[in-house]
Amino acid sequence: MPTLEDVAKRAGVSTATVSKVLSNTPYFTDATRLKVMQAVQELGYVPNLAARALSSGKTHIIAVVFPYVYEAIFTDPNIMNTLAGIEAECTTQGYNILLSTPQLASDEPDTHYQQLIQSGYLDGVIAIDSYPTASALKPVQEKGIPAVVIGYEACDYSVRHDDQAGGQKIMEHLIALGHTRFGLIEVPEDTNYGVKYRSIGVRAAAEQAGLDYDSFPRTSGDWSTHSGSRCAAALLAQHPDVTALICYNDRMAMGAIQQARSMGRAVPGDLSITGYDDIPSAVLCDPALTTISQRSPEQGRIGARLLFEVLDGTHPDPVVLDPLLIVRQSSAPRP
Amino acid sequence: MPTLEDVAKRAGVSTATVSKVLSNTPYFTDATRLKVMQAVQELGYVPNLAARALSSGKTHIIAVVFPYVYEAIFTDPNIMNTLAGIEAECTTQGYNILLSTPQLASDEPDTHYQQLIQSGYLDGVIAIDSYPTASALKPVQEKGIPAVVIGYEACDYSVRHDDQAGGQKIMEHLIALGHTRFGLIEVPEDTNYGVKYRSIGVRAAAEQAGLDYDSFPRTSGDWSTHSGSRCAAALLAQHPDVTALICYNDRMAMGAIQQARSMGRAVPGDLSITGYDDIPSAVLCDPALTTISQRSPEQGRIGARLLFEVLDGTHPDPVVLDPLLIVRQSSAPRP
DNA sequence: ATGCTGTAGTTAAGGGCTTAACTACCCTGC
DNA sequence: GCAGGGTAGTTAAGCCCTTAACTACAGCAT
Repeated sequence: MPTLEDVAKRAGVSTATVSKVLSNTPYFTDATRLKVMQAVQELGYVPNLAARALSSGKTHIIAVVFPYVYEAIFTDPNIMNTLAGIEAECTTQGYNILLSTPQLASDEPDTHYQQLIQSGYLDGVIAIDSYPTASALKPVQEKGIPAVVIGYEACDYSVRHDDQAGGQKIMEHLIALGHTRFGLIEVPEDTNYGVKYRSIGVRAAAEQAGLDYDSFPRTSGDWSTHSGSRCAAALLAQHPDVTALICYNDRMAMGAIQQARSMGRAVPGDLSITGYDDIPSAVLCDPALTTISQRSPEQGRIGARLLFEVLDGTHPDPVVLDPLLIVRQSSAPRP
Repeated sequence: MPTLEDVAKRAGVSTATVSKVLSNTPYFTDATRLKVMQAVQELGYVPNLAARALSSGKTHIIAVVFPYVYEAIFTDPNIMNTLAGIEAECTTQGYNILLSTPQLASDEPDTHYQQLIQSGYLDGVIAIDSYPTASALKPVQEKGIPAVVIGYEACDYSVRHDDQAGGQKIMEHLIALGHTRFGLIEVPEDTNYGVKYRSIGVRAAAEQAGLDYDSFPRTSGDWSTHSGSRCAAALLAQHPDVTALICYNDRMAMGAIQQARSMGRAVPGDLSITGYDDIPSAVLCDPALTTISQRSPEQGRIGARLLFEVLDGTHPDPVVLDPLLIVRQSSAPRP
């Protein structure tokens, strides 16, 4: 592999000149630039990133971290779409992405992760914390590495979507369809920051319409499709008068739909059911789900952009994205 | 950040001693080792990876690359599960994963990707080529970086699942259920290496049962759910006697199910429909899909293991995984 | 006594790049 | 005629680590 020195020799200049020309430092004649560039071309020179990193302290690598909180985290559409957005932005900016999913569940800290953070290898970190857990962020902040959070964890720089607005939108949609008797399929509030705000949004919309949120029947699932079925079964058995079921994620909504149908309720004819997240299968299932999109790819893109701004020494304000209400076939006017 | 030298001073030894103790070189007294380790502890020393990389030529970073062939690549369950497997293995081995999805579709080579490969930053590369395209592997091989392919692309070291066996298993399953009149929902053969072998497997099983594979009615979709519906519509209209529909991926199968039902065919009562891939929604949809699992997480794990073996200087044989037939509710005995 | 081998540790030479500090020169204005 | 300032490029130190080559010495056989 050719080095700076090889290029310098070939171009008949010093290594410093080559280095500076390549980094677009001013004060060089076009002739010199040309000589250097030609030598670079001819030798197929590519800078050695390790040397550059050692010398400059900049690696052009950022880490995307999300705690490994459950088996299927790599197929979580929100996380993966966020990752896609980050990737897209980093590619255009010439940054590389290092992936790390620290195991924070166990008591002992993930030493491999700690070492990575401490190693001086990372220019910055983007932490995705859709699912709360022991903080992947703490070591990063201790080390003083520029960091951006996508989600709710406390950090100077962050992006997230507005769960409260999301809850409000879905509720307003159902209210506009004439529904007044609601059931809620929730999850325990402390498992996810976002859910808390979703319910606040739902409550706000309910109260604005003069409905008593606290009197709505509700059960808690565990995000899974299966739990959605179970919750729907219990809820519909006890409260057959409910005409709209608000589920706090799509998978539970899909389970609820199956269950409702098997109990003889037409969806959306007798019963409207809504989800949250707009996962890929939301459009595939039957009936296609009315749901809320968190706009994950944009969250990723913006997160990366924020990080680059921080790396440039600016102090960008937190960004809160307005969620998208996606109306499909699972919601309809009150029977 | 403390450096080797700080540790050396504190421990009262040379930097070489510290370095060697940390890399478990023989010939040191326990006393010396202890002194060094204590100093490391006290200072919270973590080696600088850039310096180590420059000096040793080893970065402990491997790149996982998959060409960015379509928008939703980051939500492709096969790819993401493979990634999860790679991640798991790398973590246990102390390697870091750098993600790169070169844009190979356009004519001009992805210079950012080229630079990354050439930069000397990578100890190895794992290329996922579930979807064929201009090769992400070529620059890697030119550079002489150890590489493992997950898929069909030509490479000294590779893992994949056995598409032919997969095709055969699904066909044998349907034949065992008594079906004799089959329809095929394929994709154009040249879009994917695996599909070719799947059809070879299906043919083999058919011929073994004395069926004329070439006479089966067939149409080609484009992997999408929508195309599955379209294909099913055309095929069932022209060949109402078909009792089993073999689809070459799950999404088309799900589309086919919807379409068949809307045409008044009960699935699986009148018509069995099978998929391929076992995507997450395969278990959620109604009826749950009978399909084939490519065992993506294992492919990832094994791919990473192979790479580590190559890095250790051995020459592991290619691995071909036997696919898993997953029987669910979308297939049933011939009516 | 001599040379060997094995043990325990040090010295110092890189690895390839960036960049502060420096030289050398030319142009301007008074 | 000369200080001052901009232009164009070089020198060399430094980033932190690994490792080949070396020293030093103890134990042992010849």
